[in-house]
Amino acid sequence: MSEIFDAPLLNELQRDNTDPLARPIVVRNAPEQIVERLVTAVALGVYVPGQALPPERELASLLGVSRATVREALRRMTESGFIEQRRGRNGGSFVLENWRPSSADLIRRHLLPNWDRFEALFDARQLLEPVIAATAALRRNEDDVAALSQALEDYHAATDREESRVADERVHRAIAESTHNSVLVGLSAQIRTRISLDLGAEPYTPEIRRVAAEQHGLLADAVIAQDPERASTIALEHFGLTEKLVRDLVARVQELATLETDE
Amino acid sequence: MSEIFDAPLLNELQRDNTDPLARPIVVRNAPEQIVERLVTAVALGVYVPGQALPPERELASLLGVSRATVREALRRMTESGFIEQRRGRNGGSFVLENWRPSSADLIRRHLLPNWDRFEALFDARQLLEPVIAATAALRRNEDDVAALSQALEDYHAATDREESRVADERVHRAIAESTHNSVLVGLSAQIRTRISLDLGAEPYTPEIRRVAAEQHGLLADAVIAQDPERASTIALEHFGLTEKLVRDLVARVQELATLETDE
DNA sequence: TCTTTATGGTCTATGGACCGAACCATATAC
DNA sequence: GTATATGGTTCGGTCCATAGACCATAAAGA
Repeated sequence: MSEIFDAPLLNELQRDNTDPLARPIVVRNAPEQIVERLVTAVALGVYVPGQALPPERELASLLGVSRATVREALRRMTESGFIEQRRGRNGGSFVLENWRPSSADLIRRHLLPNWDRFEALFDARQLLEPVIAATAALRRNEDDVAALSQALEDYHAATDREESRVADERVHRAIAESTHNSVLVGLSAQIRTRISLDLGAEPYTPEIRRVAAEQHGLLADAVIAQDPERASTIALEHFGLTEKLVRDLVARVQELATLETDE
Repeated sequence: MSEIFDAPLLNELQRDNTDPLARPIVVRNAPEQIVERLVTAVALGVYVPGQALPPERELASLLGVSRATVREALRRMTESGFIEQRRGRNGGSFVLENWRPSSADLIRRHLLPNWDRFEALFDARQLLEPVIAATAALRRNEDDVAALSQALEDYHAATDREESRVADERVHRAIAESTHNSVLVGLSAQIRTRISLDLGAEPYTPEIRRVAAEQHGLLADAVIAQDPERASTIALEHFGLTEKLVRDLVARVQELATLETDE
């Protein structure tokens, strides 16, 4: 499973800058890229567990690639336990319910080995997202307000965690899009995708969800009210909360690992 | 020549977010990536005009790729008039002096067709670089101060435009590195590379260079003095100046184009 | 119940990218 | 004048992706 998370989404953003020539060239296969794109789509809530991806032939045409290549990508995803393929009419590639590894597992196998990369990513997010929020507040128009209100409403209407995650994504995306700057929208989406993929199993206690929901409301309000300072402050707080959660979780898992090693 | 500038450096940052699946998969060949990396290295001042790139066999081993592949990349760069290959002992692939198209030419053939992408890029830079500068001011340590002072000194000692450009790059890189965040360093470098590649022929009048030099000094001082507000303000001004220059230049070129069409 | 249809599953032939390695050509250093 | 460091060329092999045809299966619909 874990190899599916190794997609180099942000590699271009955090590559080593010592000698730009000394790194090997890696040709990203078509199947590899397709896996990455599909996993990203699921992480962003385009497809939710239980739902089928488009049929192979359609994917092939959408992606401008042969069906054999699509099949290779889907084969890897099946092997990783990410999807399940069913034959016959009404068959398809279905996103599995439990494709996320458990928090502890994921953190131990993926987060800890790359901890400084994630630290940099969180840090950057806390610096960049307030700017994006402030800019959104300055530039939002009536359409943005409508999109944002709708996303917020969906977020509050969400019942289970999957819905909540999808709606969360939509709120943040609506805010980023209010900046009307494609670079910022892409940057924010990339950071979010990365964190969402790696922390799909974020520790969403009811208490946390309550606080996050409140902050989303306040953040959206600030953007709608065209108050950049407030938007910026709330964004800083909001992403600080996420970071603290992850740090706590990692600390707990590390403690567990220590105990296990001692045995 | 122009196709060499079409390297999708920031594609991942500013792709269309409408339907993530509807875009075709493009397999980035090895030669393509090698060209991109070599052009970037030149844009960042790792190699200056007149200097030779490493020999083919060495490049192949550095990049973990066969010599044939390296040769294909170099062939394209030769064809584009970017380098010149000379045989025999002391031969090699030499970066040409005049590999940059003239401003007007470059703008007409490359900048104008993609104008909204560049607008977004400039806009993002003006929003992000102040944050980077402020963060650098907060986090810089003694080593950073040393690196920054050295870069600044080189900048002032620069005599011709090529040296000036290389030193400029080093100053900004030193500032970004003072944030001690690899994501920010990478982000800043990517934006700078992109703009440097597209605007290699920036309108550097002596007056402009004087102002830019002054701003570099002030910016470095603010970072060294650990004054985030001042650093942020100066960065905003500095990148605003660049943007204004480019806008003026584009306006002039467009005017020229209009005149020519009228004839 | 039978036929149709929408899906995944399998096979083959073809072209292209990249590799590895050897060898050729040339210009300079010694 | 010979050795050497460089680019220039060629050949066979492997793997990847394409295109297209056909098979297998399960559900929908007549």
